[in-house]
Amino acid sequence: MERVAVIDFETTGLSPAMGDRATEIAAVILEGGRVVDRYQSLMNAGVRVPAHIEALTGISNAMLREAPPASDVMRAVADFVGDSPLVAHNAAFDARFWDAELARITRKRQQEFACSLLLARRLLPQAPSHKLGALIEFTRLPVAGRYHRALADAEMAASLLLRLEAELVARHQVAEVSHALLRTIQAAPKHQLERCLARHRQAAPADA
DNA sequence: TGCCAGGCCCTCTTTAGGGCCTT
Repeated sequence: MERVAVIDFETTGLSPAMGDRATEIAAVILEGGRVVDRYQSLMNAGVRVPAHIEALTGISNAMLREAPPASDVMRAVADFVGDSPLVAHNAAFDARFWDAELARITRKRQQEFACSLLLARRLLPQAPSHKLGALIEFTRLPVAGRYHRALADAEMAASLLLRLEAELVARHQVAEVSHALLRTIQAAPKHQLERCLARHRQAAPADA
């Protein structure tokens, strides 16, 4: 797979349209099947963290008072990932915050998101849950740190993505996994997954 | 203080409802 950036936001809530803001961002760069670079920062957007969110993430108002401005962090992380295709767990959520925070610094996303949650639903349908933590446990991947902190969650989503890539190659005989193929798979209706994968299989001797 | 959204996907569906995920 080409170079991709796996990102994760911590935020004050679920919806930027309702006034929620990002509090932490992490980006993990995958290249050649391994992590080659990382970025992580708390970010001060000048809003208060609700108590139930602080309990969930461990990110407090006191921590954010010491953090760099959200605008500085978004410029830095956008430059860090460049035009690499993006991946996130439940990407619809992270894409909304990514786009909303970029808009505040008058920048626009240039690349597409792929979603490890939708991919896991397709490729690991037998998992009891498709929450990030449940998938890490199900696949016996290492826990990278505290759940609901940006870098730990981004690292674990990156590990999961590599596992899904390996699954495509070993179990489904996909010749080459690209970000574009991941987006095709996640968007394929379940009953058409096999047909979708068949088009990307390595040429077997019987096919020659 | 507590609340809020939105897309995917299943089913006792499609003229809909509700669970799963993200914080």
